[in-house]
Amino acid sequence: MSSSFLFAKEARHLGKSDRTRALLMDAATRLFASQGFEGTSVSDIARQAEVANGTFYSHFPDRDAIAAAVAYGIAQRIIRLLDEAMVEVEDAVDRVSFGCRHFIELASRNPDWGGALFHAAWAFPDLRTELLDYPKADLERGVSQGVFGVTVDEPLLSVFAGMVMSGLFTRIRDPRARDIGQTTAEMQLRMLGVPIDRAREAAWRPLEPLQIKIVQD
Amino acid sequence: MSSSFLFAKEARHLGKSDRTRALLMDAATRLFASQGFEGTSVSDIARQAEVANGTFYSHFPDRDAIAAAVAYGIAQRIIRLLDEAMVEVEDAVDRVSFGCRHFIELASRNPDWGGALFHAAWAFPDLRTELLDYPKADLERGVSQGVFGVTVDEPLLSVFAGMVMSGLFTRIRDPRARDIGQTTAEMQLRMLGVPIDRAREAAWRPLEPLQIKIVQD
DNA sequence: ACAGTAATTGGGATATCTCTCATTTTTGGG
DNA sequence: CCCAAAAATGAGAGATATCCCAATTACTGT
Repeated sequence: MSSSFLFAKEARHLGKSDRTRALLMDAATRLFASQGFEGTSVSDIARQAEVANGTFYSHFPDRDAIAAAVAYGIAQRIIRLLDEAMVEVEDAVDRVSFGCRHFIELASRNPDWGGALFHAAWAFPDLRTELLDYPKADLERGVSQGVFGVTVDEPLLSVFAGMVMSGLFTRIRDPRARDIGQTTAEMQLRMLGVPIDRAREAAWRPLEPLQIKIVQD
Repeated sequence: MSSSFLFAKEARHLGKSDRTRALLMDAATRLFASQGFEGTSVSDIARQAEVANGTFYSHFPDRDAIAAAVAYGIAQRIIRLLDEAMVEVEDAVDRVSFGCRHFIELASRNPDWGGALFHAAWAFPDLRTELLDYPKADLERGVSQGVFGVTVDEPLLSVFAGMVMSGLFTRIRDPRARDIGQTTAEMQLRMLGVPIDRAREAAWRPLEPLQIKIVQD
């Protein structure tokens, strides 16, 4: 089930200050997703978080600071979730397929995160570099397993990551596009040199749903 | 050479009203590219266009209206340019390679357009549909020429167009990524089922530069 | 060149935003 | 349970935004 208070959930057992900070970040996440960074005011965030206007400023110096905190917080959590979900997957073809599909699925269960991530990727180039690092290991694994016929360099990573982000975009904007993750993964595998039939099989094999387990209940 | 007044150039020989309107659209384009739609105020646009604040409102009812006009104007012009540049290209493999690379190249010569287009693709889903239609014919041509081993449907088109948009993004944000168009085209061809060597050859073959000929001087 | 129309100007009423700070409320360790 | 420290509040100064409109300026066809 989707929750709009994921930061707050994580901060449940921390001090008051951290809890309010998390509330502000959740509010900012929702607003960034729907209105973009530039279109969201500090007043909006405070109102959405149901705290007084001045409270914002005892947690963040300005709007850019909370934007960065939100963006990096989301990226970090998504990467951790994916890492945990795939710890037992050895095959590079499966890792690419599962990673792509889980990433997009996560976003669709949580459009706020997805939308905020998407805006953030534009506003914070560093964030993109950070996200880019994640698939690198999987691609290199595939090359050394002899199943990916590419050289893993920066342009390739950029194209690869761009496909995932584009899938995320499509999934958020178009509710009918429920299968975009599969198509994206299939096309990624094909472009990496995986035989057509194997690419299709890996991309469309049913996926056990990813538990969103930010914190144990 | 990059010009920041492409709408104005086109409107040079039209009436005063159209010329001012074009001036406003050029100003809006520059601002949307750098600050996003939501981050650009009507006052910003009027200031940038060097017209009085009130002038804006005799041309557009509000900010959304000029945003839409700019986005659709850019999309239409880029598509027309590409169409004209490729009228003699018959081979589907070449059309995909040239289309992708020219599109990205156009944007890099004109970061304002590229940036505004990118923001617009987020804000106006209809625009995306419109842009999506463009490559459809080329993909279908490749299928009937027997060189693309895919079924051309909406998810495929979405992935395909997403790769181009992602390349555009990379090219705008990272000046070092001068070759991203080639890599993107090569990966597109590989995923479509074009043999590796042919994909590489078509994607990296030198391209005669596209003349930006909005209006004859 | 001129009249009539079209376009532009800029001041201003109103609204909203950012950021500060003196005051009040809440928190949590002893 | 108490109280010092921490956190939250909300009013308000100053900046900036939107949108309107009466007055002014610039086009254009004859």
